[in-house]
Amino acid sequence: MDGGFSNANPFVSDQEDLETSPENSGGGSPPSAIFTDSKMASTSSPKRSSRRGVQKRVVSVPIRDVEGSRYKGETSAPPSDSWAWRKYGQKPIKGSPYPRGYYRCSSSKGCPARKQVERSRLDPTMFVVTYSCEHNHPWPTLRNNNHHHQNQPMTASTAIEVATIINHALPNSKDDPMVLGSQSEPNPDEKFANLDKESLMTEAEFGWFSDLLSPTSTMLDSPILSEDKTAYTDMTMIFSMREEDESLFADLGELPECSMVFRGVMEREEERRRCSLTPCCGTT
DNA sequence: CGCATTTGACCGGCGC
DNA sequence: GCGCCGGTCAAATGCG
Repeated sequence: MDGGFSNANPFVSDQEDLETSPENSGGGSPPSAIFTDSKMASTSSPKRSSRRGVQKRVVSVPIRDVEGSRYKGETSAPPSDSWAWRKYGQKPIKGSPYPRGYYRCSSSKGCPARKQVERSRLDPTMFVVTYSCEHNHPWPTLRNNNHHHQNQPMTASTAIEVATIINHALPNSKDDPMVLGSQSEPNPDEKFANLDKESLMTEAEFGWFSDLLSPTSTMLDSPILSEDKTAYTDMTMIFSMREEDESLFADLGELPECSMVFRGVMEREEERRRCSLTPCCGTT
């Protein structure tokens, strides 16, 4: 319940900047996934200013998600995802009772992908994960070179993050208050216009994610999934890769809904599968 | 023994 | 100009 996934529609939020607007990170707002570009990079950190072109994607992950992991009880447990991350720092954040953990992609040398993990200040049941990478960085694709990413099967955390993303991608109604990625358009109408155009999920935004679901992706190369490609259409099958995941997803009520989106993603992927997909921004 | 994590120090931008 | 703060570095430590 605390995880929020059992809620009818927990993925409604207009939060844009968790760092500067902690009030948005959970208190009164349900768990959510937020996708931003360099916007956050201009809020309060020095390094950010020098890192223009850094695209950021913010994802809220129910903390319950990681309670079963070895990080349980840690102050800054990294919600696992499909990629390998190495922690390189941790800092207490002013105004937050929880430290922020800094992680970088641990496999490819020189891979600029990073993520920050911290607990939501107002909703300790949530992790706020900020993925970031720089534009124009020649990342290997998942299929070809991202061996390190392939090494890691989708975990429950991944699944939940994915589910979060999907749920954010779901709203077909413009009345839906959900905000998917500020990108660079301050105008909500423009956002939604863009969402309509791209069916809410674009390669640029979710390529890294949708590739996970691609017929040629790592995930589906697994014996489990390769046995039955129809598995794409059912997240429950996809996420049944692990027992631990099963128990976690037992609480996820909107999987059928998600699966519909997955199908759409798959269709688009089959049509346009070409971009280099990265754990962070998946740009170009 | 190798690798990941921890943790304190350092850096650099921003606000006052 | 100074202090604050977020982000990163790197040595030390722990674990498998």
